[in-house]
Amino acid sequence: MARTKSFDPAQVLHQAMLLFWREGFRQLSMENLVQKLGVNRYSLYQTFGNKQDFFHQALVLYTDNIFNRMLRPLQEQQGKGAIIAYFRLIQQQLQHDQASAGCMLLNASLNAGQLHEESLNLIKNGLRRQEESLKKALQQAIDNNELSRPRDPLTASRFLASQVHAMVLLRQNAGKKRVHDVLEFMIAELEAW
Amino acid sequence: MARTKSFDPAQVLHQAMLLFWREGFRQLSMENLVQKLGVNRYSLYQTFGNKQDFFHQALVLYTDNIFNRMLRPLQEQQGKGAIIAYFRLIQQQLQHDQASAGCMLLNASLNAGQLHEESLNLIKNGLRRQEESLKKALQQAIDNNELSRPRDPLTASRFLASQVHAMVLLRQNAGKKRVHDVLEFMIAELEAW
DNA sequence: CCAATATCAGAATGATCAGTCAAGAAAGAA
DNA sequence: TTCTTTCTTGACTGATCATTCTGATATTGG
Repeated sequence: MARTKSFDPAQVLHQAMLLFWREGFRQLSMENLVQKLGVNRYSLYQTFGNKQDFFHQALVLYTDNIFNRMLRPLQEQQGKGAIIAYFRLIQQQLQHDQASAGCMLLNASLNAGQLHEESLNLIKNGLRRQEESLKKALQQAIDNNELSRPRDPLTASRFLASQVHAMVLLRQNAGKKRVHDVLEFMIAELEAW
Repeated sequence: MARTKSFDPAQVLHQAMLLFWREGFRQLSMENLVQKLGVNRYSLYQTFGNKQDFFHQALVLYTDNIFNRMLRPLQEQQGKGAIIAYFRLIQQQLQHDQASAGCMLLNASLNAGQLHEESLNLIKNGLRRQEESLKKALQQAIDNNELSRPRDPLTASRFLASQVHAMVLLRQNAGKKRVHDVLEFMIAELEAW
C-alpha cells in the first residue's frame, strides 16, 4: 500500500542522540543532522517532528539507556558500599572517549533556555532521581553505623551529587588522567567518611 | 577637531560584561546588545571591534574586577584558614542575585568552541591561578601540620577547585538556600580535614 | 500491473545572525 | 565662517538557521 522507510528510525534516533549529546541542542543544526545522519530533511521532520521534539526523544533515549543505568549500583547495593560502587562506575565510564561529552542531562540543564517544558521536566526528574538514590544509600549507611561522624543525609546527598556533576563537567575540559586522579581522591575521602 | 562620543566606552563595556556574563557569547546577539546598551551597532563595532573582541574585553574586565578579587583570601591568608576564608567569600558572593549567572570564566570554558585563542588562554590562566592559589594554601596547611591526615596538595587543590566549580554551577539551577546549605556542609567537611 | 499512498530530494521561505556602507551630524581648528 | 575629522544612523549584505512546499519516485495491496 505504501512505500517503506529507507532508514531505521530507532537507529537514526540513536545516532542523533550521540550527536545532540556531544554538540548540544543549539549548536547542532538541522542542516548538520541531515548531513551526518544521511537522512533527508523532510523525512526527519515527518518522523521526529520539529527540532525540539527530536531533541526531546534523544534525551529520553539517553535517560533510559545511559543515565538510569548508571544509577543501578545505588539501587542494587546498600549503604556506603553502594555510593562507592556508584563513584567507581562513574570513574570507569569517564575513562571512555565518549565521556568527553559529559552528561547530556547536565549539559542540557545548563543550557535550559531553549528547551520546552517537557524536556525540562525530564531533566529535573533525572537529577532528582540521582539525588534521591544517593540519599537512600546515605540513610542506610547512617542506619548501619558506617559513618565516622553524623551527617545530614539530604544535604550530604546534594553534596555528593554536586561532586559527581563537577567530575563530569571537569571531564569536558580536562584530560582523562586528571579526572581519574581527582575522582580517586574523592573516593578516598568518601572511604574516610 | 572631531566629534566626541555620545557614550562612555568604559561604562558600556561594564554593562556588556554583565550581559555576556549572564547570557553567554553565543546566546547574546549583537542585535540584543545594540538594544540593551542603547548604543548604535556600528559605533559598537568601531569602539570594540567584532563580537569576539568585544566578548574578550568583557572577559578581561570580569577577570580583573571579579574573578581575581575573589582569590584574595588565598593570597592574603595562610594555610587552612585561607581556604576556609575563600569558601566563605564564595558563600557570601553566591547569595547575591547577580550570582545566578555563575562564573563567567567557567561558563565560557564550557562553551569554548566559539571563542578565539586569546580568550581561551585568559580562561585557562584564570582557572590555573585559582588552582595554584589553593595548592599554595594547602602546602602551607600541610607544613603547619593543620591536616588530620596526609593529602597530596596537587590533587587536593584540583579537588577543591572542582568543588568551587560545582557550587557555582549549582547556583545557576538551584535556589540560594540549597547552595548555601551544601556549601556550608562543604566547609564543615573542610574544617575536619 | 495499477492505483493509492508514503517517502524522498532539492529548492524555497522567512527569520535571525554578524558585520558593513554611505550619508549626514557634531565639534573643534583655522 | 568654513573645513576637517570623527561619530552616528538606519538601511543593507550575505550567511545560516528552522521549517515547509512541490514535484517527483518508490512500494505494495488489490
